Amino acid sequence: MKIETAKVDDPFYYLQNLQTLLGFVTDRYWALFSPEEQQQLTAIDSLTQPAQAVLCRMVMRKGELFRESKLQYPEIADTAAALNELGAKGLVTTCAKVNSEQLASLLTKAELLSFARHTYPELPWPASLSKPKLTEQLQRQIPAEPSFPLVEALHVATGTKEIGVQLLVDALFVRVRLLFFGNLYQDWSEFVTTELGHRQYERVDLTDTPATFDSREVLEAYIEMHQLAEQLEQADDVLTLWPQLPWQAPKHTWLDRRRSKLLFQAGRQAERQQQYAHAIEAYRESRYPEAAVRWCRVSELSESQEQCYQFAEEQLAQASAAIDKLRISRIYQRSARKLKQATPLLFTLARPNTWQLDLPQAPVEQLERSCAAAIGEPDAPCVYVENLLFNGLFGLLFWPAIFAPVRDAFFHPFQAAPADMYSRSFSRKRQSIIDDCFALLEQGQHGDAMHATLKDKQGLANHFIYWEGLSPELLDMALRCIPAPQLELIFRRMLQDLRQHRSGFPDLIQFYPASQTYRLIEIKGPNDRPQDNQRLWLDLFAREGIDASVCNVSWPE
DNA sequence: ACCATTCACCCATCT
DNA sequence: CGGAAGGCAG
DNA sequence: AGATGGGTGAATCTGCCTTCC
Ligand SMILES: [Mn+2]
Repeated sequence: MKIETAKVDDPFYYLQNLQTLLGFVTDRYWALFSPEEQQQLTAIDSLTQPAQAVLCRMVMRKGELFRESKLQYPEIADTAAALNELGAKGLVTTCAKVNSEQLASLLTKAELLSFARHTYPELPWPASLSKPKLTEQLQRQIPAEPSFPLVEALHVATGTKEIGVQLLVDALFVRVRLLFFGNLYQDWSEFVTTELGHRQYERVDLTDTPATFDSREVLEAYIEMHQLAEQLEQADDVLTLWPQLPWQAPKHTWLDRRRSKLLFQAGRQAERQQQYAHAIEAYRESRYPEAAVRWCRVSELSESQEQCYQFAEEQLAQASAAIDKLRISRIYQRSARKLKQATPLLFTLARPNTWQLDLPQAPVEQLERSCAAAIGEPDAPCVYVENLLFNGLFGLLFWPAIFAPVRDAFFHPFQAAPADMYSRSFSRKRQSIIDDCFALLEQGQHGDAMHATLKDKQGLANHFIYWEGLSPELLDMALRCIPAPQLELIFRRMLQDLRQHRSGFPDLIQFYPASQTYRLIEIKGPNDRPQDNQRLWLDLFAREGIDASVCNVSWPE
């Protein structure tokens, strides 16, 4: 299976991309569409080119309401005719009703003012009102639910015969997008940005029919949860959304992960509004790892210290991620102290070496860069790398594993990582390839492999590689100074939990090429302190005898 | 990497 | 008027 | 003074045009 992006010198390049996409999705997932959606898809297929192009333009743009004057394109001769055709096929309508907010986004401030003065002449409408204020005033006149005829409003506001339309296939295309990308954060612009080379992706043999979407219910449930998450952001009272949350667990693991995250977010929101009982309800249902931490915290805030103490102890035993254990243990220790219990030190981190750096003057650029410049010496260069270095080294060495054509891992051409990159089974499903990569490391052949990958794969999107920061010189220096056994240690810890362990690396690395050694430095400004994920890496470095320290920086006023 | 994510920065509270 | 912000396009 | 928890804000292709304050 191959998916090609259209050349941008074709004036209808976007149409071609849409057709590619629709063909792909309808071929594979026709049965997942409702009868109405199937009818819409058939109607789209039967459109003339200009009508299809106008539809496509609207689909790619924000919202579902458009003014005719804003749908003029050089390659489309007669927009009005195209809109008529789309109306006749039931893909757009001119009968849309709008509320004041929708109207405001469609009209300029002057037009909105004119609309207000014509429609409510008895009220004062000073021109000095800002657009948001104006919209707010209008809101008091027009009910919140869309009720004002769009075409009429445009007529009143502009004094012209310009029409406005509502796109009726937005929901359909959300489903198309989800089926194609497997997520809702990517969109059609992927086609043109990769065609232009702004982004490039590795070519992998794609899984033809991924098992993720096996029924319409999965699709619907996902979209439902996505919309709930959006509403949750806005909601100033979470309790109104509470009954709509997905309280029963689906069998589908992909859906359950989405559900767990949603419930976690709902719990956070409830916490912020001091709805602790509700927060606990959400955390109890969520399998999102951090939910256990928040559950303990809410217990501390809203329940008795005894309850909190016992509960934290239980959760501590169950937590698997180091960062969650660390956070729960803090709560546990606190409640133990308050109960005057003996406080068993379950989780102690090695204390990192700390030193002081006095800059001659306040940093002009970013603090980390100033420090790198101050610390570095001609024979001991110091580079600001943060996560980029070790993630980059990881991405280079394990490239064959990351982009292995494992079943269901790749299903469209715009992926910077396999779909299961951060799942528990990532390593297991690629065990032999990963072993091979470690073997290279043990045999000292990793350097050549990584340099080759750096050259061959330059610029191809990879979640672990930030190409702009990973120069051949940096790679060379890193390979020269960091012994393979230490790289292995670091990579093995990363592989334990790629999601958590890909961040928290120290800011700076200083190389000593003459002695083939190096040291890592975490820079901290006057009001900063190491974060939990940073402390966990520092702890590993300390235990393994890797030179890593925290540098507290100060400067004269 | 499921409008996040990761970091620094700022402020508050508890001891 | 200068200039920030957001939408849109390729 | 130090250890905590909590919240914020920046940056994500690049470049143009419109809108708004
Ligand atoms: Mn730092």
